[in-house]
Amino acid sequence: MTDSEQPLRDPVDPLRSVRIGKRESLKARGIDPYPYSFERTHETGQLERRYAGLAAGAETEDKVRVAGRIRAMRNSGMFIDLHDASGKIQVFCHKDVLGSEDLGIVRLLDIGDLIGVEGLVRRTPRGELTVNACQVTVLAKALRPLPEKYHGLADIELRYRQRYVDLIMSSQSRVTLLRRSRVIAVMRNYLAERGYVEVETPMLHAIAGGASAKPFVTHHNTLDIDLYLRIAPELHLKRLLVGGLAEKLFEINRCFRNEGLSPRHNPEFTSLELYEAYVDYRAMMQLTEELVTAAAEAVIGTLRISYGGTEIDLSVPWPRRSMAELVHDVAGIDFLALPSAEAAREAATSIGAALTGAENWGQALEAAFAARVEDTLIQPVHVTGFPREISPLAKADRHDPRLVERFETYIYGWEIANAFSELTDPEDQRERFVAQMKARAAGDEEAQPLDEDYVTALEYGLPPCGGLGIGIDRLVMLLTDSPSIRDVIAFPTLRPR
RNA sequence: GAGCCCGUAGCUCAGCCGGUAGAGCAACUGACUUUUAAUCAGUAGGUCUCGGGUUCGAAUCCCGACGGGCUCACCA
Repeated sequence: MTDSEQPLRDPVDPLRSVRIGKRESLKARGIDPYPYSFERTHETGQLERRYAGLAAGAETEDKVRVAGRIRAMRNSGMFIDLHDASGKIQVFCHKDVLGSEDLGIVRLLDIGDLIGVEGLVRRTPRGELTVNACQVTVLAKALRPLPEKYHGLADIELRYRQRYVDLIMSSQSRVTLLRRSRVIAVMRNYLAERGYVEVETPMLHAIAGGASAKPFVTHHNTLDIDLYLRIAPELHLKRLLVGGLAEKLFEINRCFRNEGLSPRHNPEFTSLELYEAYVDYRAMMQLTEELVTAAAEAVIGTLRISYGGTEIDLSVPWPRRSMAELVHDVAGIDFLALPSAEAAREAATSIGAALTGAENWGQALEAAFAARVEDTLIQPVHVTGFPREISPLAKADRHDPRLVERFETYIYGWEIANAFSELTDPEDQRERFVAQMKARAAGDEEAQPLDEDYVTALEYGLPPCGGLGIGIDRLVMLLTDSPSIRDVIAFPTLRPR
């Protein structure tokens, strides 16, 4: 970026001008403030470990080259705190060791600059591991000052808008996003080791199916058609199962939903979706437990986690309770004994659910569950016995035609996983879609559209299978004790400024 | 989309029953050469988010806009 590119925001930023002046001084000395590379011998974390036993006051003859960002300078630059991704080390710039030319460079350094240092390792009498610099190389001259060193960047908005600054200042932010990376890696490895094949399916859909949600619309110019950003990969993944690409497959990727933002909702979010032939939803319960506990053990090292001060025990197996049973426990009403939609609506209303009056039996049960039960499911539980009406892609419960073989796993009152014995009967599937279309025509914006090609795929034969979706962002929130989903997404959606 | 709260120096924050803006860090000048949020002396830095209004006078009171946070609704 040149100086003239931001005249509107920073006509004359004196702090920036001073740094630009220093950059010019470096250039005048024949020094490139933005060089191409720096050969380093160690990361600072390696040095911390290697010299953990070095006594205070001890010196070595070990010459090392480290690189990182200046986070603090004391005694007019004689002491520099240098941070890299693995940790930090102190750099000592003394006139007796550093040549006068490099000493001149040190005078042109600022907090925030990236530098490389060569020197001998020692531990100061006060116990600080230090590189006695004999050479200092500018690796990137910073033109903007870092936030105040003690409090860091406290402005929540700025932390999300300028995540690069937040990450420089906040080890908590670094840990959170690194844990996110680790959670995904652990799940991916866990599945790969067990023969699950990772695939990619389209983000751009002509029909936004596979879930009940409002999609983003975009436009393809050459085809001159509107396309939807996918709300779920489900229907494409099952097409791959029909094709026999693999009998166990998954995708970890983004979904997009054009709905409200909140501390638990970002318009784009990451989910794991997985399908496995020849098993039913019970296998998905076990797999959910295995994946979540593997992730927790990898990033926390224990199954006893704390979220916002609440202790959660992830020890398996997790209880399995039906939706109707849970509602009965809390509110004393047995929805399975209610004969009609009207009776179910009355019952749901009587226990505090807000209804429009158009709900069918299943929607009324779901509303009652959402109103009275969800928030109480703090410890992990698989909620089973979902109504057929709200589950158009799940196979009927083999014992009760009003229900389907579906469960959602709840932790801390949040839906963490959603899984079914997948509906494989094309005729049944078509009927479910038709029912959804009717609901859509009646004003239900989120009822799922009919996907003819998906039904056609089923007519070629989808093996009996279990399907599972796990919301990665919320799981990472739980495993990082993050109060907002924006904390676990590097660049959350914000209104442009 | 609705309600409540927030927006003051690059950053973190004071000031807010109206009288024209302050500290710490960062920066600059100097001192100091084994410091640890280094210290000491001095200097500079502000369209108090923006636009209206009330008033002799507005960072402060009122209205609106913009951005953000939380809660609710929708949803995962």
